[in-house]
Amino acid sequence: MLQSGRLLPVYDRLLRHFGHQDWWPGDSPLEIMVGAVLTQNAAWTNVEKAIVNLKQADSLDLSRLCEMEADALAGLIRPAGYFNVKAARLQNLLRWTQKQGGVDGLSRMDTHALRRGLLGVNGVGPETADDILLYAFERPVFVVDAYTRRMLSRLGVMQGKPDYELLRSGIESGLVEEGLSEDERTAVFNEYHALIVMLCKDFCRSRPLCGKCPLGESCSYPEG
DNA sequence: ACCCAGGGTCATA
DNA sequence: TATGACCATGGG
Repeated sequence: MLQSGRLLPVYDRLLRHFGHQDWWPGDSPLEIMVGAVLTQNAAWTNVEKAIVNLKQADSLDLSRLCEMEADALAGLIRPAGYFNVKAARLQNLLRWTQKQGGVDGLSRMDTHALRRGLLGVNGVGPETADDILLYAFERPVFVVDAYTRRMLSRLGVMQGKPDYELLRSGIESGLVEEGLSEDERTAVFNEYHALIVMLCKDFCRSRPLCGKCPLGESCSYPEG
């Protein structure tokens, strides 16, 4: 259950409080794809170190990443954690990308086909796929994560535990009903996810209301 | 020392 | 469908 009419008011308050976030931190679609895998259950500060290593080794390149020995790749991304698993996942994703004609090939696919393809890669789940769709390819897709659930649940905007697809489609169609065009939704989804991450990093860890939360007293703890 | 972080897969019931 | 084990580093 989702009170989709409250999504935009909450968004406006977050934007007013934190300002424009200018996500994703990354210079190219390839870097965003790599970052999306590396950030799986990892702190972004650690992911940055891994990406610096890749750049310094002159290896943030589709062909190089595909051809590199898995162990060598694992060594470079070590600070991101789960380095053996993530080295394999990166190569799964990037070799599949090559087979589709590289990043340009992916950008030519329609959103539904691209999403299906990404989800078919071992190591790419719904959140990683949607990060890539939204931030690397600018598709109108809302990224659901643990923070999103925590925030919506504490605000009472979401009740129960809808699965990933149900929540994502609920939020997306909710903003269609609010009259947003496709480009507007893409921009809002981009900003919204970034703002939720900011909110939960600073205020909503596993603590009760800190008193400084920009969402104020409507936030109830515990829920997520 | 413990907990968590911008998840996902696989085995099991 | 729904848990649980597993992957592993670094910061609080």
